[in-house]
Amino acid sequence: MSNSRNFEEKLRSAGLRPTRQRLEICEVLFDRKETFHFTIDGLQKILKNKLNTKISIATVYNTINSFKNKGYIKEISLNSEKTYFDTNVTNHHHFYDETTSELIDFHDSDVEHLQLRKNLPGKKIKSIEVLVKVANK
Amino acid sequence: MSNSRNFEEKLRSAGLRPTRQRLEICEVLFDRKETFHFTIDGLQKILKNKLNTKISIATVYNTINSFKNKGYIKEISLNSEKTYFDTNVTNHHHFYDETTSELIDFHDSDVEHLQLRKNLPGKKIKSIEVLVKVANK
DNA sequence: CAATATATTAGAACAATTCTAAAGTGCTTT
DNA sequence: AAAGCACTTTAGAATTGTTCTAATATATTG
Ligand SMILES: [Mn+2]
Ligand SMILES: [Mn+2]
Ligand SMILES: [Zn+2]
Ligand SMILES: [Zn+2]
Repeated sequence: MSNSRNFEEKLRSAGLRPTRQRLEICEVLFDRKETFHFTIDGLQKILKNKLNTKISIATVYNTINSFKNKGYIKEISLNSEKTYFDTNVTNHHHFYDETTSELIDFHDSDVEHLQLRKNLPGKKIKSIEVLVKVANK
Repeated sequence: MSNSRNFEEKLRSAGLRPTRQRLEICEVLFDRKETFHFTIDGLQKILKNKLNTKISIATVYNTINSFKNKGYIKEISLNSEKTYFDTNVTNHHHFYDETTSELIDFHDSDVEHLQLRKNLPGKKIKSIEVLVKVANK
C-alpha cells in the first residue's frame, strides 16, 4: 500500500516534513473510509496503543493545529469539557449522543429545507450547522 | 423598584441565600428586557465596573454554576476559546458574528421547516440547535 | 443577640493548551 | 556519504480557565 507515500505528499503539500510522528498521526486520522471524530486525549491514547511508545503531547497538538490551519481537519465545539476535531471538513451537521459522548455526522440531505428567514445586513454567512443532542430513551 | 425583592425570591427558589454578591449578579443577568449572552470573564468585568470592588472569581463561578444547574441560564459552546452563557434557556438558534465575537438569538420561526429526516433508533432528541457563523462582508 | 448554617474569599490545585530551548532528524549541497 | 542548516520533537515550564480548600464573614433562626 502506498499510503505512506500519500501521507508524505499530503504533509509536504501543507509545508510539513514527513516525520515518523506525523506519518503515524496521518495513519490514524486519514487511513480510513469513514469520517473520524476525535479529541486530543483520545488521539494520543490511540497513538500510544498503535506504537507502544508515546508521541509527546506537544507534537500531537502542533500537528493537529497545523492540519487545522491547513484545512485538513476542523474543530467542533459542543461542550466546555472537550474539544473535538473532525476529519470531515465539509459543512455538515452532527448528532451528539450524550449517553456515549459520540459524534455522528449527517448532511444537508438529512434535513428538510434548512433555509434562514432572518438575515444580518452587512454580514456574510460562513457556515450553517445543526447540532442535535440525543440520549438514550 | 422591587427587583431586589424578585431576585431574592428567585435565589430562594433555587435554594440560594440572597447575598449581596448574588443579588448583584442577578441584576446584571436578569434585570434587562433582552436576552443576554456572556462569558465569565466578561461578567466579572461588568461587575467590577458596576461595584468598584470585585466579586471573587470563585463566587462568580459558583453562582453561575448554581444558576445553570437550576436551569436559570444555559451554557453555549461555539469555540474552544471561551465558554458562553445565555439567560435565554429556551431551545433557540444563534448567529455567531466572528468579526465582533457577538452572539445573536434567533428562533424556530426564523428557519423554514427544520425537520430531520434522519433518526437514531433507541435515542430521544434532547435539542436541535442551529449555529450560523457570520463575518463582515 | 447568640448559635448555626451557609457563603465568600484568596490562594492552591488541576486540566487543557501553548511556549521554550535543548537535543534530534530530515534535507540539501557537496 | 558527510557536513551544515533548517526544521522537528521533546520534557518540562508557563499560561489560562476552572474547581477546590479552609479560614473568615455573613445570613438566618431561635
Ligand atoms: Mn505505522
Ligand atoms: Mn446594586
Ligand atoms: Zn463530523
Ligand atoms: Zn441565545
